[in-house]
Amino acid sequence: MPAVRTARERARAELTREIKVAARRQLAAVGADGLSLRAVARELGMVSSALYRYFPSRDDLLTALIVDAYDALATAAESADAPGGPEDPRRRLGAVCAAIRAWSRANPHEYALIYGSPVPGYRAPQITVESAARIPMALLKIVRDGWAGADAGSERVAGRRPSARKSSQPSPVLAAQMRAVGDQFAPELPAPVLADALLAWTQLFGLISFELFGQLVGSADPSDAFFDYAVERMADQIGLP
Amino acid sequence: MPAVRTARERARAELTREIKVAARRQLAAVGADGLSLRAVARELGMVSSALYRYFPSRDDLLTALIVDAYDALATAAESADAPGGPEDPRRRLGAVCAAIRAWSRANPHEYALIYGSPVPGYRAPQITVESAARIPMALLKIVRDGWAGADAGSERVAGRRPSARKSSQPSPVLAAQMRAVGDQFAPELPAPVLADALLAWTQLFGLISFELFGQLVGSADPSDAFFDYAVERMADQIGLP
DNA sequence: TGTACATCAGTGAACGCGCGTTCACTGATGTAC
DNA sequence: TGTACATCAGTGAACGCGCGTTCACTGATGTAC
Repeated sequence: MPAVRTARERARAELTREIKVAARRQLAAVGADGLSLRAVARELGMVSSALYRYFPSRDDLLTALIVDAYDALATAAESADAPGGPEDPRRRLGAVCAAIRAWSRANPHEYALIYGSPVPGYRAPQITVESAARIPMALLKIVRDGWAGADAGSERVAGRRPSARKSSQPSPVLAAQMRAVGDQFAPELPAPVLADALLAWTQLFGLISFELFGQLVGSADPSDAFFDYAVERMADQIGLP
Repeated sequence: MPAVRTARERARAELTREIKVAARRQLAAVGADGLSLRAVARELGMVSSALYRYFPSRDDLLTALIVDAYDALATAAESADAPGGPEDPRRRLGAVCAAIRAWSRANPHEYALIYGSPVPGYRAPQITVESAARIPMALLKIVRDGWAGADAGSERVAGRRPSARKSSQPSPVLAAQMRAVGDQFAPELPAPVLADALLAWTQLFGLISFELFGQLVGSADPSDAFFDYAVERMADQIGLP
């Protein structure tokens, strides 16, 4: 492989990008199930069969869009928590959640592609999973830092900081599941904290889905204030300082 | 209109039902976007144009399915909270949430139809809204009863029962939105309780969506224990006794 | 009760459309010697 | 540096498919007198 890419390679990379851009545009217009190779080719002024030089099938194009969407959202989330930003865990959580929501509102069809109903007949290959995982990881990072920070200077009660005292505890089954996840990504966090973090994650996307899909019309609509409140409550629940 | 329905009327009602049954079956097989009038007609041994005597268009059939799905889910939820069942608000909440989850798992495509990404090109008419509203209402009923029960024999602190004391309060904007909703459906509930109830609603469906759409694979999977914990935490957050 | 007419359900053919994918091809770009 | 060959990108036609919807029609069911 030469150090300098040939004209062919550059052209191929660029066209691959352009195809995805056109496909995203079409996605925004007609949704995932309406996405058609022929329409994408049309937009690019190519013949539909030419796309098969770049993506072996419609499903592969869809997979590429899914990975891109997860990555774009994850990047948005991670950027919101970059060094130089707020250090207070609650503020960091607020910034990351706001970034996730902003991306979702700006790209509703891409959001639906990754967090809406699965496209019928399409099964997400493994490759999408690691991109998908970046998002909960961004949240978990804040929880870990918050936990470490609060740890210094306050005693724990049954694996939970006193300010977040609560009545409900995970069942043994859930605790084991949380430990299995925690051992990989956050060994120092007790199971209840992991469970509450996971809960916050589902809460966040539940809320965004409801907002985007119209379920909040007539109650918390517009949803900005409700969203801010939800984030505060997540922080309460997790026990962020 | 005669007291006894004519044969024609009975046949029409029955066929309308059968069309919806067949359409639901197709929905389960291929999803909402793959649902086709022709396939439904085929399954019923009719010619496709015959369906137009019953539903003026594919979208009208879809609307009927949506309304039916909301109603079926709402009925499941309401039945789980019938007289004779548990009276403890936490138990009632658990029963209703479990019923909602069970229906969703049993009817994933119908669930996706109403809580997944909106079908592209389809706009839900107003008629779906009141069926949709029955579900949060079933939850709200429990919160009201819980609030009324706890009220007797414990003083409030800033509109919130002491056992649910928390740091975060709704902003003025959110409080006003909650009051607007509360004035209609639960005038006695303070804004923070309404906000937490709404939050529990989004939490519940966020969790079910994540479970059904595969986001929990690899963490809280199977999700039963996590679900039970989530319901307990909702009750904590709302401040149910 | 019987007849004449109106209403309705279901048929079958057709319109016009778009789709994913395959395939043999031409011409341009890259590579080995 | 120049030539011969291999690789690749894009074309254009075609295959086979399914879709929603319309329309004139036939025959059965319902209604008014």
